[in-house]
Amino acid sequence: MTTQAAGADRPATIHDIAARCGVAASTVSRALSTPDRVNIRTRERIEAAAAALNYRPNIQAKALSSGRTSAVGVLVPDITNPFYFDLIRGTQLQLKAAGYTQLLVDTEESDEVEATTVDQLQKSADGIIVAASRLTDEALLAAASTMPLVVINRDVPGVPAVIIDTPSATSQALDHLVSLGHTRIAYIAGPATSQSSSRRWTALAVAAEERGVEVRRLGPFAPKTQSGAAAADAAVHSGVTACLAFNDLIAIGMLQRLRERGLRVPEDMSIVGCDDIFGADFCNPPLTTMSSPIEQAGRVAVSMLLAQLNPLAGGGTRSRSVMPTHLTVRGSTGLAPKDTVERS
Amino acid sequence: MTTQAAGADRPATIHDIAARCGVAASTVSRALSTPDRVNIRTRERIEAAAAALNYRPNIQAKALSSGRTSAVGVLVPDITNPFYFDLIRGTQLQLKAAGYTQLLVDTEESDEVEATTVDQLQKSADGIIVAASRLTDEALLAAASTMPLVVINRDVPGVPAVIIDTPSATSQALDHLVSLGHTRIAYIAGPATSQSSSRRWTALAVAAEERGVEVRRLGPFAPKTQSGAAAADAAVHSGVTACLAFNDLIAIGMLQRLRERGLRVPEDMSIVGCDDIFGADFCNPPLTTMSSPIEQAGRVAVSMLLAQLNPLAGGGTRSRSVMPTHLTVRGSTGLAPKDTVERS
DNA sequence: CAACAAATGACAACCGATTGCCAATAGCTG
DNA sequence: CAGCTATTGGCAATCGGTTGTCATTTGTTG
Repeated sequence: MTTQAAGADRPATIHDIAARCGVAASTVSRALSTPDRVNIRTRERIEAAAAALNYRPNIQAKALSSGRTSAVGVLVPDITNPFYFDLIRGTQLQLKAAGYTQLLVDTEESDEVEATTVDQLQKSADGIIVAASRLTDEALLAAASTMPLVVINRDVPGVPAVIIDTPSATSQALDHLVSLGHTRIAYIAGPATSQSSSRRWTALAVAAEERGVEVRRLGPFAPKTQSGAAAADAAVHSGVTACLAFNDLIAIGMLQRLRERGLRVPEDMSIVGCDDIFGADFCNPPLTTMSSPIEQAGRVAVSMLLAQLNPLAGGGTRSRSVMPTHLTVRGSTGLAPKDTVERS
Repeated sequence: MTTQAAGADRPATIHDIAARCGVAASTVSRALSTPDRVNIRTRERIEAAAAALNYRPNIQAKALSSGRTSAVGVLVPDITNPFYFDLIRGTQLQLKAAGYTQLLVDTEESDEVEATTVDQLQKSADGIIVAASRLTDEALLAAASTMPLVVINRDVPGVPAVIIDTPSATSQALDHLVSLGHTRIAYIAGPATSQSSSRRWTALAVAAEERGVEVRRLGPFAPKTQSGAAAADAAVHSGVTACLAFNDLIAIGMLQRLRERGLRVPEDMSIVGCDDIFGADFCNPPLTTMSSPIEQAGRVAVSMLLAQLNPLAGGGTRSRSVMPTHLTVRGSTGLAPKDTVERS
């Protein structure tokens, strides 16, 4: 009366469907993946049976036989950095929409973990998105030649990338500070291995030269609020009246430290952050910062990766996408103090 | 001279290793997975060959033949909620340490997405951790009977759970407010479907009764900063002098709104948050809140899940774990105002 | 030294899908 | 209605491991 699988508690396979419809398993496979190659009536029967049996394709088996995993690895240096929240959400949404699973990995700011992960993902993912990579250019190029890969905030010739254009916003920020009368300014650098940080510094140095103001570089500092204390102290000691921080975490940490030291922001010191992360608008004072379309960057990265995965789907494959940024002025920047705070 | 695979660019398989060592593929499999069952010398040869060929087991194939995927799904309602950052990091660290891959899914506060995801993960994960589930008790029980599952912040008899004990901290918070002279207090409720919210309200109502103070419930409100504005307005209108918010996001949103309305915190209104998320310490004023060991909760959840997965590994399987919380007093709470702000 | 148990290695059947190849069938033309 | 082509369906190999079964070898004991 009933076929072997009818009513079985074991999840249904294409074989169960095939048996139920009296066709071969391969026909079921085709009906579900390439519907055009199967008779419409047969297909409908198969689809009905699949629905009746509550059939779910086994992803592992699919991956094994087809070589495609329908998964994409997303590597970020630090999950608890709010910057990556929005990025992750962007990639997750876009990947899900395209039927892919996101494999999220926190590489803990370590190039070794990153390299290992990339290596392991070789066979368990169709492609990789790497944010703020700590790998060398060569390693990235090598990885990109092995499998589809998109980097975020990293500029390596030959590697598809989404770049958030903070250097240009940095110039805006500099203009902002200069217009407020600041002439001695510090750049609070990020990790030594961060290309974003060095790119921004380069842009800043050029812009400072053009405007005839002094910008010195302090750091490197880890991109965490805790590092803000040391950064603040270094800034105060260097006698600058304004700081451009590598990111909002450091900037927020600086705000806290300056407050502890009894210095007022922005009266005694102006602070500019970068990224406009969660918290930048409600810290005290609210942070002037460079806003980036982070979630959008994640979505664009996914699109670029998918373009590599399905080259047929038209659309010239852009290999580099620059996301615009802008300065958001809040309360942490103000007129330069009349007297220098330290060292007259 | 060279075997088929030596120097091949195709990733090495156990068959390549087997050929290289002159043994059967199954021997290689055993040597790598159950080393005790293979001669030590043979094993060493195999291990050497594996290293030489840079062998990486194919996870898909492993999963297909063994039925174990070495992956665990982690479902959270909203990736961009800082509360979950620490949770995710906790699960990620612990899972990685145990050799599992974390499949992170943002269920977008939707019970439907959640149900679908649980269903899909059936075969692509060995177990599931669900934070702040929006599913019904029945649905959760059903899911838990299908596959290993641990819930976080959800109490359903028969479902292993990690509970963050906010109700008890809530009493502490109430005492704190009462000691400051507050007698009219509001509980700013979270989502209607959130069990955490209702559990806390229950505890609060009891404690309020005991202490002879009035606590009214306002809401429900979505757990986002944006909802804080409406919550603040509702609180002001209700004439209370202190609020216990469902979580820090709402509390921070309330701080912002109250400031906009020209009300001072804590002079005119005291605010208590919950979770002590990123940002709670540097908002303005810094938030008095109930601190939870969130990352630890994630780790415990993973441990409980792994205990289900490997029942042999000794250790009685705890099916319920309560994480302690405590009140962290900062600047958002203070003495009750002499005159009521509104409605005399 | 014979006999027996324990340890070990090889074979082959899966796991659940995909896919190349060929056969059967359909519909079409002449 | 025969003969042809264009579709469509089925067989079987394959992906890379795991695992049960069994034969062989090794080592130990009487």
